[in-house]
Amino acid sequence: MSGGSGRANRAGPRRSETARQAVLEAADDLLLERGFAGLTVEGIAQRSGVAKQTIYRWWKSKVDILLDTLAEDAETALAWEHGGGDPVEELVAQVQRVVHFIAEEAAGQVMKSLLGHALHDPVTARRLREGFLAAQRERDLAGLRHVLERLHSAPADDAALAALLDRLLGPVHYRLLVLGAKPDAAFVRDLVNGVLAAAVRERTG
Amino acid sequence: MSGGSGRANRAGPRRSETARQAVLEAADDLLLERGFAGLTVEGIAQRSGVAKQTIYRWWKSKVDILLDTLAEDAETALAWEHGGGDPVEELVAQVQRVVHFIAEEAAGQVMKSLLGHALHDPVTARRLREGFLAAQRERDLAGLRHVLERLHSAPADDAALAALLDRLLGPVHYRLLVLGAKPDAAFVRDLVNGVLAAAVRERTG
Amino acid sequence: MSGGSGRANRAGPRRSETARQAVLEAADDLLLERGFAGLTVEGIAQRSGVAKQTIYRWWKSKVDILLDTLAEDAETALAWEHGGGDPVEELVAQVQRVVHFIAEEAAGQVMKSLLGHALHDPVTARRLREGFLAAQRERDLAGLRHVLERLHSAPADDAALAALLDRLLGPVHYRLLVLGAKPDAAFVRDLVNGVLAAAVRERTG
Amino acid sequence: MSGGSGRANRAGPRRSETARQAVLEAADDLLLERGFAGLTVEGIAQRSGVAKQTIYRWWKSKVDILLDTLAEDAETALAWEHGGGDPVEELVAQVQRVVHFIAEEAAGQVMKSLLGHALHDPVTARRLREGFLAAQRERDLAGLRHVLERLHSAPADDAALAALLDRLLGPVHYRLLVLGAKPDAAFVRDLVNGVLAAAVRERTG
DNA sequence: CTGTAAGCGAGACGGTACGTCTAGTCTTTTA
DNA sequence: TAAAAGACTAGACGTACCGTCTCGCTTACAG
Repeated sequence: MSGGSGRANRAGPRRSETARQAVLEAADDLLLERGFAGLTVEGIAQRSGVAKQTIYRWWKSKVDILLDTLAEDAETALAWEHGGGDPVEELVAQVQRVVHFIAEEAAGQVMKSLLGHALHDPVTARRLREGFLAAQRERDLAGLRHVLERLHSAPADDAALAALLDRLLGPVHYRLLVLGAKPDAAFVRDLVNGVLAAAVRERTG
Repeated sequence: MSGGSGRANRAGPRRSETARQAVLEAADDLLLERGFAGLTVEGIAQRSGVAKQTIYRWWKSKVDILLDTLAEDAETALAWEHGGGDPVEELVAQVQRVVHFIAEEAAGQVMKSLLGHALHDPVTARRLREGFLAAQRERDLAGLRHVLERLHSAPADDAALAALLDRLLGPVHYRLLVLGAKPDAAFVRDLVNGVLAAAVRERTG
Repeated sequence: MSGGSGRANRAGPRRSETARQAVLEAADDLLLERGFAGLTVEGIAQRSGVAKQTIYRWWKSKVDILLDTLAEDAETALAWEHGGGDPVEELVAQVQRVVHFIAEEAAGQVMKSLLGHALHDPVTARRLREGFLAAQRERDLAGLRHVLERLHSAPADDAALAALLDRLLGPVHYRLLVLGAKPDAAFVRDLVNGVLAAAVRERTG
Repeated sequence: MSGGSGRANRAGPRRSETARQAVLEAADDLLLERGFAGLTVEGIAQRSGVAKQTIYRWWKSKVDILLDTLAEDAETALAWEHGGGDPVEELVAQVQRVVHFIAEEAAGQVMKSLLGHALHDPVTARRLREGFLAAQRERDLAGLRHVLERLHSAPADDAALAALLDRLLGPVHYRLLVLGAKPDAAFVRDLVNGVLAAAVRERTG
């Protein structure tokens, strides 16, 4: 029992963390340099100095690699910050953070590529949604509930909370992903105010 | 105009409409059968009986073909219907129409594929947005303005109108395209009511 | 007749003779430079400037290519020359020609490689034997019969003629292919004289 | 010398005879099952349960392994048997033994594979000839001399004896290895009689 | 009877070539 | 002269083995 699960304690070399990192970084770089179509396993192998066979040993496809880089990079970038100040300002800041993440950050480009591929391939869609997106949605729901509680406006049921979240995140995603335009600060501020006002009114009568 | 510019009146056979239709249909079929990755120019040529060279003569890529099928199929599917009844119901119906189009119709699948590819490729993004999406946005803005006027709530400036449109369409697109879930009727109804209430209040209050 | 067989008269480009020649020459060169194991389809493609896909369109494997180069190069190298002089000398010359072909000529190296591969792979063995080797054996049997007829010693049945041929060619092939030594002129002369003497004696005595 | 050089008396375990046997047997089996190309070090390792590293510690390549199996199996299979009876019959029996060995026995398949590889690779050729083939040739020359002495026809010099041996073995090897046909009993009998007659005549007449 | 110097099974690693696929371009014949 | 047929170069795909390496375990001689 002392050894643990047995399989993990087998003899022989372990997975090379160096190679793993090199692959993730090469994939990230190549995605930004050449775009999704120009991102190839061949290219990742060359850039990273990791053999193709090794890449295929640990990842099924280039999309699988991108899912890993996203998991590695995006968790913290979209974390809520509850500073104890004005809850409304906190909410504005969080939505702004989402806009900035998608529009400007490297990991945002990874997410956009994965969202795009999810629209092509149901398997990718499932993996992305059950992995990163589900986790992020949990964080978002919890964050939003915390804000609303401080405003004494938390809705009773989860569905209403989720609907509120979608009214906040939907418009900015729509602009960013469909219309291809970055929402400006005023758009975000008005959006948050409008949604919160409606939420408060619905709760209070 | 009937005389043509010379190039149209040149010798030899004109572009084969038969071939054009065959290509568009084959592309549509293959997209539904095999998905975006399984859609190849090679496959379209085989299925349609049109030679590859002929396809490349008239279209730059498979994406170019899909843009054509979308232009052909989607224009009417998303048209606003102003029946003269309750403007709010009209708006609900229009948003429902968008949901149904994206989630259920074949042309909606084409649009999803193109939106997905637009997230990978800036050129596609530009062509899609300057073409189909810009035209549809015009129709949507006009339709929304018409509804709001009947409610005496039309905003003064275009930016506010556009923001309102995004608050209506954003959440359903977010659910459909990002979360991969089809919004139900209650979600749409609540959304429209909420957004309209806010709009009315901002105008009047 | 004017229509032809239909398939032959189809539209489109024909097989590129340039590419075919380039492949055969590259294969020949690389076999001599790098040996059989170092001969790769990849390498032939690079050296010849012909795309891999084109090579695989016309040949199944590198062995298939070598069979083609052998057919192209070896037919004449092993042809019998009946000059009308001394039949015994003619026979000696022919056996010497075989020795020289295998030991010195480029096409001989191709044949050695194919014989080697035939010992590994029954399919290659069958193709080599039913193709080049069967044709060459026909030529050899006819040549030998012609020589023996001039010596009034042609055996009655084909089996005896074939046995005689094997007694002439067997020892030199054994030395060349198994022992890896080139038989010298004396060995060949003594061999031919010995075999012919036995043949004459069997017929006359 | 008896004390050993120190290296032999070092600490640690000795070479595992179990592993050695398992490798040789696995190689033999796989050669027969899958042919030379299908024989891989990877496969031998799996089949034998011996780690690849251990194989490479003791053998340079799969060919090296086959050379070992040949040495182990073939020495006795081609031994001459001098029973004291008719020397001619003895010679016929020995040639028949060679035919049977190459055409039917497992070790004969190993030898054919090695001969085939020797035609591809000079290093293999050298090792095969300086090892197994040289030893066997010694045995063959001695055996043949013994037979001829009993017939009072032993040639004076080694070259003539070697030439005689090649005239006996050459034709059957030619049929077996080049033409891919097994010589029948009559062919062998006639061959031996013919060659011996010539030898006797050359010595006496 | 303990340390230490292997041998061993397991398997990850960087490579090379495989044979297949599709992209786009180019060439030939038919209508 | 457009369209079909399809050969061509180019290059990525995912797989199979190569030969090398590292790991943790197990001998078995040496001090």
